[in-house]
Amino acid sequence: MQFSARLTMATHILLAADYFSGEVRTTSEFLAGSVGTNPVIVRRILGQLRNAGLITVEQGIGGVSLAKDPSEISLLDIYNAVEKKEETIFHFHENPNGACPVGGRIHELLDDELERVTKCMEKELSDIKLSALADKIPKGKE
Amino acid sequence: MQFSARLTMATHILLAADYFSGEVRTTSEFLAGSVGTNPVIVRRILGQLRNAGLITVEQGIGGVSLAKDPSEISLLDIYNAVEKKEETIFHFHENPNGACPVGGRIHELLDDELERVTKCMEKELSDIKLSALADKIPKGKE
DNA sequence: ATAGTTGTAACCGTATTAGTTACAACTATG
DNA sequence: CATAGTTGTAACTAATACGGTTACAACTAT
Repeated sequence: MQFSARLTMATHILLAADYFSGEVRTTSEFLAGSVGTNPVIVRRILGQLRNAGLITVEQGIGGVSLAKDPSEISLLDIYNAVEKKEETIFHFHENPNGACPVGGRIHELLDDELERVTKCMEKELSDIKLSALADKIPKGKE
Repeated sequence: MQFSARLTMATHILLAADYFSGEVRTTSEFLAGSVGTNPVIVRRILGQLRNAGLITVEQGIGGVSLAKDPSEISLLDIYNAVEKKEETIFHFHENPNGACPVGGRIHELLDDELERVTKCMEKELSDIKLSALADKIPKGKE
């Protein structure tokens, strides 16, 4: 199992939108060229990022702008925007036998532990800010 | 995106195999009754756990035994046995544009960060031992 | 009015998952 | 030795998700 490529694509899109802001119009076509995919894939991700309040998109004319400072956007924000649908990343089997000493307690045994693993992952993602990534890209001009 | 239910099912299976060891013959049919699934699903998971050296299975007669002490089996061992196929849990988009200042550096920017998140999750899973879970199940007899 | 763009629906091919049926190989037991 | 019960595995199914693609209405600067 793997997470979808939407997390890396969305991060790429945000970094490109930031990097090229004011320089070129960051249309879905342009961004798709950088990400190496289809403009519709980009627009779908833009929709998720917009719904999450991370960007604004100029309808009609085109162009993506960050809605927050890059230091206020973490990989967890992006992850939550494009990936998260369910409460937990660990899918529990649906019908453990409650009459069994093990089956009747399996949730009680595992739920908190798996929650802790999830929280740990989320914490780690939240520590990675877009600004830290953007700062590593040398700006040709300026 | 979610991990498959194989992790929780496999953990359930191992806990049941441990709990009922010496008491009843833990056949795939019996275990399937506790997990709430099909015996073949159980046998498929048993195959993965066996390949990982976590259990032995009595062919012909039936019955699952742990190959290690429960304190030596972690959720990471189980995860690696039943879930892990790829190197990373984060799927990177395949064709970032190398000619773009962002696309050309996106791996350099993200690979280490995502690796760190993965390692953190694995560390957390490795800290959860089967014995800690098994100890919380009251043994009716003894 | 026009050209370029966004937002979204619809569809495709591929892959994964849990579940199921089927069956050969194996093993203890009578 | 024959049998019953079991494992291991292949083959198939239905459901779901994913990246990709085509198409098109709605929007906007010029």
